[in-house]
Amino acid sequence: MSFALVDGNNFYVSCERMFNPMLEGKPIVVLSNNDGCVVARSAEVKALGVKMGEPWFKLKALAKRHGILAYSSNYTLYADMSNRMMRVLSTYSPQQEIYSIDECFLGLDGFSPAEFPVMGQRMRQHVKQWVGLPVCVGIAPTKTLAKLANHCAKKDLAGAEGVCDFGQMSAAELDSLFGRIKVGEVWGVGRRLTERLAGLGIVTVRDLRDADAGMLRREFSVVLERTVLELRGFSCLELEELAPAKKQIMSSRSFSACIHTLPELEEAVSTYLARAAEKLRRQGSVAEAVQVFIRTNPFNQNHPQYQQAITVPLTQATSDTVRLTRAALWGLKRIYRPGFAYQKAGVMLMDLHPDGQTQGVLFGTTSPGRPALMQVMDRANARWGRGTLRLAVEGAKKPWQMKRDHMSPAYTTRWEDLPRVN
DNA sequence: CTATAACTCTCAA
DNA sequence: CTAACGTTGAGAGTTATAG
Repeated sequence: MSFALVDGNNFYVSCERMFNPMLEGKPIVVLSNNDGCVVARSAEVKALGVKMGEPWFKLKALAKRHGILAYSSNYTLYADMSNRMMRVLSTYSPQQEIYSIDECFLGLDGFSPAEFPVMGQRMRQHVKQWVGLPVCVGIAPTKTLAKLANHCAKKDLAGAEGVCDFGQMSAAELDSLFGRIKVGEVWGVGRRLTERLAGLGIVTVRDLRDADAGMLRREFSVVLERTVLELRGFSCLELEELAPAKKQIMSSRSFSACIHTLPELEEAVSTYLARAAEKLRRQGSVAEAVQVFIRTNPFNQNHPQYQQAITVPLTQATSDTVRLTRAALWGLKRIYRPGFAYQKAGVMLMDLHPDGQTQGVLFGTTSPGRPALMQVMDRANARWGRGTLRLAVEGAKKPWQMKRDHMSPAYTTRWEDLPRVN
């Protein structure tokens, strides 16, 4: 078995450029929700030393100096571009795992290994021409190695023209290559593990690959042992073609500015809950508990800090927005304390089960919920936009809604946003 | 003491 | 002018609790 990992280059930045070619060659960043942090950087911005996750306000001076352009996250656009990219790539293999918005694994079973590099080139060319996005391709006998090969393709460390196939390289070549890559680049090795591994003298990918797997299992975890085996070419991770239903569903946001009162928090919490419940119904599940949390801004040490969460169990599992909202607002009232500047709130739907496979109630009445009403709401909101039909508690003006000061048009999903040529 | 629940930590995009 | 720092989900391992 071999895998290809296809990953978009600076995906969000590339989406913005696709519809605004003037941005080509310019330093661009895309910001997280609320225009808070940098989540995508063009090559020009990376060259300036801007780190992933950097708060935007800290970069204002540098940005002005170098003319860095910032865009608010336009997920409607990115999701649509992602779908197009995935559809094109799906034609290259009967087995595809969509791993995230900008990357997918393809199973290469049954194809001739000698053809892999050519296939990779065709994928790149095809996605570029049909969708307008640049991608890189990594190919190897395990998923972990395919991720690493993709990294090499992106950094031009091995392979050529954005495609790297470890299968085309000799053991000696791989040895020397792995000796030059930091262990932190390996899938599953994050900041903490990098630190701890360094303590054992494990610094490069090669060090990790050649380390004692049993010792790593004892000292760290079974996960790291699997990673080591994968680096040696022993496949431990399978392709997951159909995504399993979520076990929890979360919706949370930071506010554009801090809010103080219970009614405002109620608006926010019920808005987030409506969104979570939509997702819940979409996957055909019901929830047995709702968690609500609120918190002040942990970065602002001048203000008094408070954060609290509560889990509200439901007597009967449901996907009814009305009942879920009632539970969430009940919980919110319990944890709310006046006198704090709240920066963020959220809800989590927990103990999810497929609808129709849940425990009935022994005492009390089993009300059927409102499946028909929910269906109408979901359809109306899908057709005319989120929040077209909503509960009154969500409020009308929503002044706390997140900041998006640098939003590009939804070029591919809103007629009004289509650029006009006169 | 064991089994499970609850919680913490880490990682990823 | 000032203040301003994301969201969602999973799994493993550890600790608390119930019986």
